[in-house]
Amino acid sequence: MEKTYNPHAIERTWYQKWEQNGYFKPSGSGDPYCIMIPPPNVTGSLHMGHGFNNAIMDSLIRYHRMKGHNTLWQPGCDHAGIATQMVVERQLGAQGVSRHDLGRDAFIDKIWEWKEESGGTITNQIRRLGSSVDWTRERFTMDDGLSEAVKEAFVRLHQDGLIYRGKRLVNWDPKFHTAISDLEVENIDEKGNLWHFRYPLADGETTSEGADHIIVATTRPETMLGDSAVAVHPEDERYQALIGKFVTLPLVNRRIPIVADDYVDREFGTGCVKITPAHDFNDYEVGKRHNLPLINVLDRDAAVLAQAEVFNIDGTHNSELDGSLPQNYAGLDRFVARKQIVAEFDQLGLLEKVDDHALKVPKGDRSGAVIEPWLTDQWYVSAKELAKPAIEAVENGDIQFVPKQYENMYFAWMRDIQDWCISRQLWWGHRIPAWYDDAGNVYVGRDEAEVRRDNNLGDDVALRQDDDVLDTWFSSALWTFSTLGWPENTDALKHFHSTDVLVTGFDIIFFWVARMIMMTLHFIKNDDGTPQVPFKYVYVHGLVRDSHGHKMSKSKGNVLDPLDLIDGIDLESLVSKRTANMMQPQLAAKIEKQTRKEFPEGIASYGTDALRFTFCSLASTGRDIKFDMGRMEGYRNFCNKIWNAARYVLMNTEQQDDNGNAIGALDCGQNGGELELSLADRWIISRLQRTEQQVEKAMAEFRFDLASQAIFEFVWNEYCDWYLELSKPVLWDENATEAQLRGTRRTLVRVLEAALRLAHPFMPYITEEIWQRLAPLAGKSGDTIMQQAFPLADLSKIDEQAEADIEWLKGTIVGIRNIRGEMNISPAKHIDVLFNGPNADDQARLDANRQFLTKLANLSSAQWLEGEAPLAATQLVGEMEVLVPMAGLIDKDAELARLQKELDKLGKLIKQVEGKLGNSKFVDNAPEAVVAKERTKLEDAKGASAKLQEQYDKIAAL
RNA sequence: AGGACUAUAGCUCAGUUGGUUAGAGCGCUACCUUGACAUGGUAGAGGUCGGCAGUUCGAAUCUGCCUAGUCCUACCA
Repeated sequence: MEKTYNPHAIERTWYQKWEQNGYFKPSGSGDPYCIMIPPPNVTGSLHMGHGFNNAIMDSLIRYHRMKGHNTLWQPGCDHAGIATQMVVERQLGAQGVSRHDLGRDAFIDKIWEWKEESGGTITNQIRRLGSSVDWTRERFTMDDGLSEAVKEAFVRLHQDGLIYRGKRLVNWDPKFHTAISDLEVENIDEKGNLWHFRYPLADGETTSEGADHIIVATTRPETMLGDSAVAVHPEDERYQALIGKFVTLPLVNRRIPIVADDYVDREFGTGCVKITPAHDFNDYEVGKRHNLPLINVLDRDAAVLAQAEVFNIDGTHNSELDGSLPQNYAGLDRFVARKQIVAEFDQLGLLEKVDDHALKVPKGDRSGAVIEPWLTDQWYVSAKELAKPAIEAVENGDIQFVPKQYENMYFAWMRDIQDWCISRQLWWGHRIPAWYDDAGNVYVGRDEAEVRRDNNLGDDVALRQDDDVLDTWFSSALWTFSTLGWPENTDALKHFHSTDVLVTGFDIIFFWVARMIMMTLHFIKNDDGTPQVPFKYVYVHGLVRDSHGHKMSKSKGNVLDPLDLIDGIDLESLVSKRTANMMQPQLAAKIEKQTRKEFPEGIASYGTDALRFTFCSLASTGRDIKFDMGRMEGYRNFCNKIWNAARYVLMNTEQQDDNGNAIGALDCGQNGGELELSLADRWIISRLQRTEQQVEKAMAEFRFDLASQAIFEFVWNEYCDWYLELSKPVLWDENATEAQLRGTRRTLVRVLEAALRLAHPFMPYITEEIWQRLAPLAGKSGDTIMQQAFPLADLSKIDEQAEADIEWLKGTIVGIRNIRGEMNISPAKHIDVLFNGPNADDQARLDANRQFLTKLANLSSAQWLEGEAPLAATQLVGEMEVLVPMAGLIDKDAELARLQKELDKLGKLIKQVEGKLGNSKFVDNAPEAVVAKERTKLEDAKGASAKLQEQYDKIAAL
């Protein structure tokens, strides 16, 4: 083995071997365990969120695979409607071509081309992470099977009355010319104005104060063209007399009523609100209550129409009301029209005042365009009914969120769920399976032939398919079962559904998780007809942020690419990567400076295992993770530690030629033979069992941080720091018996082999690499560590006595090292140490462990004190004194200072415990065991203090 | 406006049902190339657990209020 761990050298080949040998496929035996990958955008590329997400899922999958489950990790990609269409449109745009130039079919062909070209990027990147997904089952939300599932789901929901079409207000994106759902709208804080307009009262009415007008306030002046009423609060005394009267809408000269509605806040503004049902969601609701007409004044680009479209509140055309609009606004963009309208009000003396006003502006999460509430025909899923069982499934624990607090978020949203607008005016996506005839009738079916058959439509009837496509999330909502072959009742569906756990970020709980739950409960039933949940657990992880806690974003220039952390990247490449293709090129200089400061040497190559282990160690529940390069460096070092521990073990258990190549195994007890286990052997075996217990518990609780920490501590602090050192006195003892050597070699090999299996789900590559060499020595056979059994704690191997003995030994050695360190005695110097104490156990332990002690504390002798104690530096281990004679070694003042430090510490402790025990309330109320513990603590501390004081006095008297 | 979460060593984080002398890694100090490892070893320094009250014999841990930060939902035209 190389002297230093080099992730590149070992990570290169394993993945390919694993994949080619089919190790990622379900084994076909054992209980099913299934995870569906959250499908990344097909044209996307890997980011830290994927890295984190995959580290967790692969840990779970590998863990369960090793535990003998029939594991399926289902991969696939999402077609990501808007996002993908945008990318391709932008590419075409660069060549001066629009999608309309190409036409629908040609444009879709272009997208497929782009998908073929770039679709492999993300999947290959996922391979680099070591994710053991079953690529033979890879699916795409637009492939034939999933498209069938989408059609089937749509048709059935329509049959069940849960999908309907209607003319309603939707969130309209005037840039992309499509409707989007509520969830795709982001409300951004902005500074705006509140314009106060005078609306003249009609019919010579006056207010109670004698004014001939009332004042309305608005943030959106341009919509006044579509006002169909003014509302006041029903109990507002100021306007009682005016309710039912009319105002004349300026500019338009439309006569509109004053209505009373308790939506109005009397305290805000003047207490009068203009009502524009066709351009505001709240006004739309008011309109419904008062049967107001909907007056649409904007076109699809959000420019003003020449003539308003007037509808009744039920969406039918209203031919009574005159939709004439002032012609000087026709064709003006909404924001241009706004300025002009304000100016015209001002000219007419109708602008009361303009206030500054903070408001939330709705913007499309993809386009960034200001969203316009707009009246269109769209398809909806009625969500209320679907939500009911989805709420119950979480309430009754069929689905559990980890951490649990996300259930509240889920409930809050589900209990107030709005119908889901699923139609999109895009080209890339699943086309809505609905057809129209010339008379405007709508037919829903799986295809045109079915529609004709079911509705007795002859060939003479022209049918036209709906141009719209479905929201991407509609197909994602079917992901857990469509990927398993639904609507066919496949074996895979029967076996792997419900899946076990969904691993995802909180940001898509509503977009995806909630909708999956609703759809799955509706469509997938057990044999007895009861609904199946899509997954039993939802593990919700936090966002990966930069080391300062900031969200990673291109515009901030703080994005880390997981592959750069794995492979490393030089500074210049990193800088150019971070400043390339910027939306705001003016930020480039700042980003460059910041990058050069943070990574003056670029980024070193840390390897996949270190990256994954870092993610796991940071994955405590319920918080975002700040990605800390320091932690990752520490875990890269941990890999190196494992690497070198393995080198040591192999060196001592293999016969090697001069180049360090194995030429045969030493006797590690794999073929039987007499064995003698040392204290250290029994101890490390015992500690291994406890570590296995900890990992088991942590995995059951999704505590990847605790699992990885337990492994880290065992391997580094126990196996490497102590056990390997304790093995040396045995292995290098010329008098050691074959049985002793065999026992220690066997323990070295077997404990490490088990630790590798324990760590494999978290660091797959290095564990496989080492395991291949170690396994034969440990008496294990098999092609890959992936398919070995996960280590299970054997409680009979827990050895309390050995643990206590080693604690004593460690305490003694640390005590001597402490004296060395504080007294500046060279570590190279062999010293004589004496032991003294009343306890026969101590003496027995000394005799039994003299060999260990001498080696690890670098002693020339270790003797039990006989006769008078010489002047010595002293450490206490329990009741035993460890004496390092001072002659020629110890500085008097230094030793006094050292003792004083100890005495101070003990004094503080004694005072504290005495206080406790002096409090009768404590003694009377606390459990007996707690009191007894305190008493022992006090006695021990007092005893120790007295001994040290005695020692202090003795030295001070010199 | 409602709700959630977070606040522990200079930094990144653990701390299980209240009872520890409050821990780890990085960083820092001193010493050390001893036959796995300087991506290392040994020994240290460093915290009144955001603040204030309360419950309790006992609070980092439970309750309330406050402060700071992050986020979600809904929004007043």
